[in-house]
Amino acid sequence: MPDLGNSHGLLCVCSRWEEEKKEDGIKWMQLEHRGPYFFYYDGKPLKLSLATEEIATFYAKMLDHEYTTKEIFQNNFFHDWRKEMTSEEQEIIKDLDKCDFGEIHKYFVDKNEARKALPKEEKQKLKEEADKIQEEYGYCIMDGHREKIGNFKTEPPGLFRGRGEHPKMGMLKKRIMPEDVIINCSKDSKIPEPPEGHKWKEVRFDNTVTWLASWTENIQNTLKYIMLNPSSKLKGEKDWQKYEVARRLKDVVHTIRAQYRKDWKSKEIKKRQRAVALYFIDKLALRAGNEKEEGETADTVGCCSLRVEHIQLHPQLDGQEHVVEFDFLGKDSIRYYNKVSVEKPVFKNLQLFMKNKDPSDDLFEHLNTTFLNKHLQDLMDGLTAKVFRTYNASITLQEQLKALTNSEDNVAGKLLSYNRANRAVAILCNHQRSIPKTFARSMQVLQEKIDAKKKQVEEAQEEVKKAEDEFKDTKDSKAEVNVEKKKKLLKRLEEQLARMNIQATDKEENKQIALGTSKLNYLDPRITVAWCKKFGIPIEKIYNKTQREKFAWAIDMAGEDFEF
DNA sequence: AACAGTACTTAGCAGGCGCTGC
DNA sequence: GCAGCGCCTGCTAAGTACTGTT
Repeated sequence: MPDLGNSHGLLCVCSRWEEEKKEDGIKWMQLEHRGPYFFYYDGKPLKLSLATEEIATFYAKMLDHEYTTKEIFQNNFFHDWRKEMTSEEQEIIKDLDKCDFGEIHKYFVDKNEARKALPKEEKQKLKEEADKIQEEYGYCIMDGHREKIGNFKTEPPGLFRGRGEHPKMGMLKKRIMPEDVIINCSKDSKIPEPPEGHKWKEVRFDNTVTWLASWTENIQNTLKYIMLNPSSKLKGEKDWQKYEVARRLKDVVHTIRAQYRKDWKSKEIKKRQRAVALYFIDKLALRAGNEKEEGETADTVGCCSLRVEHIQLHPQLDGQEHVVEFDFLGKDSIRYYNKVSVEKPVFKNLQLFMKNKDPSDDLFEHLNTTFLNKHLQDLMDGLTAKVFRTYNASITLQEQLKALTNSEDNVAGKLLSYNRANRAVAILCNHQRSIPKTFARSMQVLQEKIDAKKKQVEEAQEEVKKAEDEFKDTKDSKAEVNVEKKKKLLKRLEEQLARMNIQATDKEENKQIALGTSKLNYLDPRITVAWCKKFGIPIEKIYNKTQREKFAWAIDMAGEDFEF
């Protein structure tokens, strides 16, 4: 049984094909299998054609996932699967419920186990092979510099699983062939060779874009790209530029806020809607909310695409006035739920916008992101809706760090402050994660450790007392030394306990919050670099290796007095 | 203004690797 | 030396924003 499901194509898609070039007559160098496995239809074993079998394996591999039980997933899969069947197979296989993928599933589970159980040397060998491919295909030369490529493999075929209630879940994602791939490079460079017997879709020489290769995927009919790693000069400069735009917003944000407050009272309803939306984007860090094609994607919204059903107005709630209750699915179908007290004119406007509308009607029916962004561009060069997220995230980090960091704290304490500042931003941007499966358990383990440590501290306290008493009685220098020794021990234990308590607090506060996204995409790294320098925190405590590579520009340039 | 197409950033998750504590 | 766990990395989906065409 060939492993049809795992074959990634490489950028040049070549390596896999090249790898397989053998001497004349030699078809393979190694072959290991378990004989045929059976696919059962309606209780009877059925031999599938190669293409049909491959798609069956895609489904079989996913059997452990809940989404294979969803009707949309099953229907999409079955529809696409049947399209690839031979006419004989189509005649037989008419009902997914009669398909038994159990044996195929087991085959892959076993195979996975076998791979995990491989001896160390074998694993080492596999790793070396992967490293070799990385070395060969993972880099490009741009303007004389060797730069790391972000993703140099084409995506393997499989079944599409979108996020949330995606109408296309279960559809067949087809294998990318060289004939699908457009190569972009410079004319005078050595143009990558397509695999033997194959041709590229196109080779172009466009130096106004950054991608090295692209193809169109068949699910949404959109382009996918091979681009550089964030550590590259090209990406780094772009990143820097992004934060510079956000910093310029800092200078004009007060004017802009004054402007949208004025526009809340505009005679034009369109302006009012724009002003209220902008208030949300600024205050709540909502995304812009482009229109999406209905039925093509999960039903998610951003600010401009909010519908009446996504907010509830409460003139009074929990002792606050003019409360707007938001409840909608945003990017990646992550729920945004928030109750916010807004300024009175905003509340009045929302009442007006919602009047005589159905729940499914647009809240801002006169507004779209193009119109909003055009306005923002007039207010500041380079300003778009997403800049507000970057700006508010970064300025929040800076303010929170200022407010929370205590220079008397030890490193652990300062790191907790950093994490809390980071967390404030993640909450603002609604960056969530599912609670880790092992959370409750590992929390309990930590708590037990803390309890044990507490006991040790108490014991040490008594030891100190005892030693002191003995010294009082004897005035013996030996006893004096002992007191010091016991005190030292106590201090160490207390510090350990404090560290553990910090850790527990941090963990608890973090269970449903994802810090990574804001750290990587929203927080000007120079703020962090400056903070580290100011408080003598090694940068490695905040940024891991990958992050340090991505933020090399900031680590290079920011001093301890950097201000966002 | 609507629309399609393109290029790029932002996003959460799975799985594996390496570190820590026994 | 090993098991368990947490962090890192790779993966790829899902956004934003802009351009050109009709």
